[in-house]
Amino acid sequence: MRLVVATCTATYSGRLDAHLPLARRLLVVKADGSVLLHADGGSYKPLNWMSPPCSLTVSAPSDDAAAAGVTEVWTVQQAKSDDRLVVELYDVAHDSSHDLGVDPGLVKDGVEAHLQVLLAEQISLLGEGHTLVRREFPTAIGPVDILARDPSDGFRHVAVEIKRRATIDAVEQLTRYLDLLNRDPLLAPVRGILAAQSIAPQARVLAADRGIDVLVLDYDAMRGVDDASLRLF
Amino acid sequence: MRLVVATCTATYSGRLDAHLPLARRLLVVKADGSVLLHADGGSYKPLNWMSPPCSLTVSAPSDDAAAAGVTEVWTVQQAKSDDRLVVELYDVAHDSSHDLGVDPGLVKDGVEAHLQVLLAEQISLLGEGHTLVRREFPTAIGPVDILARDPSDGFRHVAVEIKRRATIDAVEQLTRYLDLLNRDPLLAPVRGILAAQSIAPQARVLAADRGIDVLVLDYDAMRGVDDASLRLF
DNA sequence: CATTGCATGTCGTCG
DNA sequence: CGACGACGTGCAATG
Repeated sequence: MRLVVATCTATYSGRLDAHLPLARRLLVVKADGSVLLHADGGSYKPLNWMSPPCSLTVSAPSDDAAAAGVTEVWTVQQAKSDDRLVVELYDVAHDSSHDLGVDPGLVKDGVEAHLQVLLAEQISLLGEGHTLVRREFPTAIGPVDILARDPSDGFRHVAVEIKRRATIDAVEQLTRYLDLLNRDPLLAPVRGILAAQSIAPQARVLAADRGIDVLVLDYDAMRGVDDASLRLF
Repeated sequence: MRLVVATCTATYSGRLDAHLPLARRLLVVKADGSVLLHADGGSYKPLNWMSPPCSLTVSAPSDDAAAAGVTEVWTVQQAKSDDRLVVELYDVAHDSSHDLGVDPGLVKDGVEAHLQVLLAEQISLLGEGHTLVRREFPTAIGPVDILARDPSDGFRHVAVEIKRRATIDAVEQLTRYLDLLNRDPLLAPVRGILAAQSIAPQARVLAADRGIDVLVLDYDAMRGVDDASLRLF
């Protein structure tokens, strides 16, 4: 990994065209040739970058550019497309290289998957007496997060779509599942529940319009129940 | 901006829990206190990070940790939530600080907006004789990208949704617009066209199912026509 | 290999 | 400030 702090301009052309005016920035060149240009603020997203696989070529500036103070030109070319990033370096404040080795990678516990497990365990959150049919119930267009039955409604099937944050898209997705499930005479009629930590107002309206119930999930409370090994029930 | 190359472990807890095992990595501390942990490969996304606003506290390790070789503990706390990133530093290979100043920002030319302008100019791509009503035709749920009329079909209105890449979501979005537009007796019946540089197979199927036409746009060709100042027409 | 759905998404824009 | 859609989205799981 090479770290360079330099005053530079950058031009990206590919799926869009973008230009960075002259300023001092951090340039990171990774072992796979990918390049990041970072400002001293903002989020983790670089101002400009090139993803691997790509190749970095360093060349001398044109006479005009050299006269303007450019000392080096980096051309970063994407291997599989014609995306290209050109960086003009002016003064270089720092330049160092480091051997990092291969990273062993990240261990993650996702939220939506966890919500699904917790809701399956605490299925009565859907309403008293509800029973789980299964998680990831398969359909032709993909698995439904949870399929359950409601004893208070003639053991009618209930399809649950789980999101961390439910938007209009989640309602559309659940609608497609319900359309499909309700074509199956062994399952129909299937009711829909949209379960999420938060639900966008427009999603709420659209769900209501389509007769889909909505359930707000309290992740912390559900985790707490889980931690207590279901002692409370 | 502070750059540190060090062997470290990291633990993030917040919306999910994630852990990085011991390895040498790049740590970037930006002026606003945000922190990035990068490996020497992969994409521009860090292995772990904390977004601003957040605060970085450096502390001495516990006795146990010190015995295991930890020299420093960084605790990065999100200001507005309880997201937290804890980094344990072992040996430090590099540590430098740099003054970058404020970045003047990025200049972008978007593609979808450009496609909309180009298609409005080259409206006959929809079919010979089509006329533009307007771009960004307003509706209650947001503007339709393009509204046009088809002279070969009794001057029937045509609503166009433009995407760089059309997915099922684009079909849903256009469907909602069409539902709404067709409630207006001054506009109905309105036909739908999904126009995009590429169209996902499932989007194509769903569009066909709903009687929505599909149009593949050749961005380069459209730009070429534009560059030629419409000489070809 | 293409497609799909999720993301600690991030980022702009608009109400 | 929150909601909403676009993104050079990236990314992994899956058929």
